[in-house]
Amino acid sequence: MNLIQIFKALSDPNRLFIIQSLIEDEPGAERHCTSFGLQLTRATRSHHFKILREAGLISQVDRGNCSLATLRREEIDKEFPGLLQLISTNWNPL
Amino acid sequence: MNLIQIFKALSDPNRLFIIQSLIEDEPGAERHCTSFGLQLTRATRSHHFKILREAGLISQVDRGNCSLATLRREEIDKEFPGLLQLISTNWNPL
DNA sequence: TTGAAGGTTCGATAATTATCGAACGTTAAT
DNA sequence: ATTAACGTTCGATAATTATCGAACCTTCAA
Repeated sequence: MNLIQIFKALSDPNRLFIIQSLIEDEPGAERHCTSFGLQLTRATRSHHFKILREAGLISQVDRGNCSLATLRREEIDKEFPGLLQLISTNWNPL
Repeated sequence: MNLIQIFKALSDPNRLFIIQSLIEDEPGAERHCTSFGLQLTRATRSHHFKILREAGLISQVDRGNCSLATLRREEIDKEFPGLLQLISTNWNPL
């Protein structure tokens, strides 16, 4: 996890929206990747989740049928305290 | 000032380095734009400072001869508390 | 077992961004 | 006044990134 990669990941409105949504859920919550209501094709959505994964912000479990995303809250808080608080806002980036 | 624009501004190693350097200075300090030791042409350097300016992270005064940059500490802390603390690290992004 | 729905990868394309050199203006020192 | 140093803008180019459709795989339900 490095800050440049994280800032890059969060500098896209769709991805910031995903993370903000996950922050609002209860800790450890698993979300279907389709549940965010993004106006994107499956290919593009998959691309964005991959970037969030590679930045270390989320983890994902594959069920073939669907994919479940979880915010890596503890790891993020440990490595970059204040980050999640910073981006947990009511403002919608989309 | 919006978070997307700020994350975009900070997701470049040169620009993150500039902000980190300014954070380490005493509050209100003015820095010559050449004083950061960036390995870039003047045109490119000017480009990066413009992006930091437009994101609201720095202010600049033009002296024709040279340009002085200042971190907009109070405004940033007011709008996005925790941001500067988050990126004030010893790690060098370059 | 067949089909529907979702996720991923691949290849292509469009849009954005980083970088540079050249030209120009400003300031300061010679 | 002339020169040198710096910043900015412009135009061009290379690199990165966002987006999509198609093909393929997995799971689940009919």
